[in-house]
Amino acid sequence: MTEQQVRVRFAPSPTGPLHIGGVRTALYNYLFARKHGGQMILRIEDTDSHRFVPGAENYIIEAFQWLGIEFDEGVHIGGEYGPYRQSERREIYKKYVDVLLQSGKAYIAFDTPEELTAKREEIKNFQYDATTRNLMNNSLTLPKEEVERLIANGNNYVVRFLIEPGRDVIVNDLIRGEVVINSSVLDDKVLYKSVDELPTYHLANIVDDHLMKITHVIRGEEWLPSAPLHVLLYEAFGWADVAPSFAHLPLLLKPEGNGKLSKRDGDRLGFPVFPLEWTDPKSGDVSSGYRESGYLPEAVVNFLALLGWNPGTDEELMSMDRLIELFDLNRCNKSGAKFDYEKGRWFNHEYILHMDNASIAPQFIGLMSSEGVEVTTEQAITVIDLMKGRVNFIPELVPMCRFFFVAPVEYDGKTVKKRWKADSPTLMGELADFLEKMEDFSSENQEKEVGAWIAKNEYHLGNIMNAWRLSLVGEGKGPHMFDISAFIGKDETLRRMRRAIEVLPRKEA
RNA sequence: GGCCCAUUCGUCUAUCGGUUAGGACGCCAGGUUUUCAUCCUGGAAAGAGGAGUUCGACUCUCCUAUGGGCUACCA
Repeated sequence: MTEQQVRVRFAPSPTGPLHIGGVRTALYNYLFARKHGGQMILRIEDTDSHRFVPGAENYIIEAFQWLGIEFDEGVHIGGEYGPYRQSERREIYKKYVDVLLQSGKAYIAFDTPEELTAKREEIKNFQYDATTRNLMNNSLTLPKEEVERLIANGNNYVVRFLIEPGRDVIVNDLIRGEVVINSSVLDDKVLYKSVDELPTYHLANIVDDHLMKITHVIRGEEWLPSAPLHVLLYEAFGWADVAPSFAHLPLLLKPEGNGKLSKRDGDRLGFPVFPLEWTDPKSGDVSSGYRESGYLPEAVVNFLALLGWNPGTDEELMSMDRLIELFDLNRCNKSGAKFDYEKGRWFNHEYILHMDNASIAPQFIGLMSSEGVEVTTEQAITVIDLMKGRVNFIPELVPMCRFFFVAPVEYDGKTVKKRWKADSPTLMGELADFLEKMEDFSSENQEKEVGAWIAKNEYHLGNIMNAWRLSLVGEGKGPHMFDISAFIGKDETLRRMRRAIEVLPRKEA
C-alpha cells in the first residue's frame, strides 16, 4: 500500500448509551490515528429508523468529551466530508445503489417479511442466495414489465447484493491475518430498503468509508463474518485497490460465566458498563456511568486500553499521550477479554493517588456540600491529601472525611469497648489540659511535645493515642493522629475530648 | 444446524523453537504503623486434550474439546 494520510472513523448507531466495548473500539481508533498523525471521524449510523433513540447521539458526544477522545471531523464539528449523519446522506446512497443495479451486481426483491419468514420455516437453513433466489419474487425471476409495474404501484421492495457463489473471498485482517470465506455461504444481503429510502449498514458503511477516504477500519469482532461481504462490495464498486485495511478487535466478555458483556452484568455485579449515567427515555430506567461512579476518565482510558492490547513491557500506568506513543495494532490480542472490573478499581486508585489534590477538590467540595457539609478549597486540599490513598473512588471520601468537619455524636461500640479503658477519662483530661497550654498547635509540634509528655509520664503510647482517636473521630480509624487534631484546631480538639470524657462509660480498673 | 474466530496462573497478559514460563489485579502470609487503611516484602497459582513436524515444542501443522461471534428489510 502506498503511503497515505491515515483516516479512521468511529461509527456508532444511536440506539442507546455507548457501551464500554464501543468506547474501547473508539479509543483504539483514536490511539491509532494520533499515533500516525491521522484523522479521526465520528459518523452516526442511523440507517435503522426503528431503533433510533433520542438523546443517544448527544450522549455519545458528551462521553467522548469526558474521556478525552477527540475527533477531527464528525457530526458535532463538521468537516469537508460531511454530512456525517447517514440519515442525511440518502441521495448519495441512492446513487450508488443505482450503480450496482445498472451493472447487474444487485437486484430488486419484492418478498415481504412475512413471505421470508414463511420460507425460513419451510426450508431448513434457508438463505437468500444463488440456490434460492430463483424461487423468490425479484427482478431476476419476474418479467421486466412486472417489476416496473410493482414499483410504480408503490410496492415496497429491497435491493439485494448478487453474490456469485463458489469463490474464496479473502479478508486481510491486520490482527488476524488472512481470513478466507467461501462466497457460497454468504447470502444476498439487503443493501437498500424502499420503505424508508435508506440503505442498510453494509451499503452505507462501504460508501461512506470510501467517500470519507477511510484508510483503516478498526471495529469489533462481531463484524468479522460480514467482512467478506464488504470486500465484495468494494470490488463491485471498483474500489478494491483503494479499499481500507481491516482490523477486527476481540470482544469484551462477561467477568464471570459466558457470553459478551451486557448491561445486566453491570447491574448484577455492581459496576458500570456505560461511560456516563443514562436514563432510558422510554422506561425511565437509570444505568450507572463511570463518571458518576467516581471514576477518573484517565483511569478508564488506561484500563480499557489494556483490555486487548499491551505495550509488550511491564508498563501498566500510561497517560493518553503515552498510550498514543506505544500503541500498535500488531500488539492487539486475538481472543476476547473478560471484563476485569476489579482491576479497573485498582487503576482508579492509582490515578487518584497520583492526581493533584487541587484538581480533586472541586468534586469533593460538591459531594460534601450535598451532604450538608461546607468545605473550603484549602480545607479540601488538606483533607484530600491525608485521605486519598485510602479510596478507590472519590465519592468514598465523603463518609470517611466527615469527622474532619463534624464532631462525632455517636461512638463506635466495638472501639469504645476495646480502646476506652478505666484510666482513659483521667488520661484524656490530663492530655486536654496539656494541649490547652500548647502555643504551636501544628501537627509536627504536637507530635514532638505530646511524645515528650508521654515519655516523661511513662504512659503507654497506644493507650493515649487510641483513646484520643476515639474521642476525636468516634471510631478507631483515620489518618495520623496529630494531623487530625491540627486540622480541626485546638478549640475543637479540646471540645471533642471533654465531651468524650463526659459521655463515654466509666469502667472499673 | 451452518460459517468464522479464539484457547498460557481465578482475571488481564509477556513469551514470536531451547526460559527456574515473566509482570499486574485479586487472594494468602509477614513487616512498617498509635488505629483503620495505604505502603513494603514474600507466597500459592498457568501452557485444554491428542496426534504429528523437530535434536528440542507454550510457540509450527492437523484432529478433538471448550469458549465466543455471525447467521434480520439491526448495527
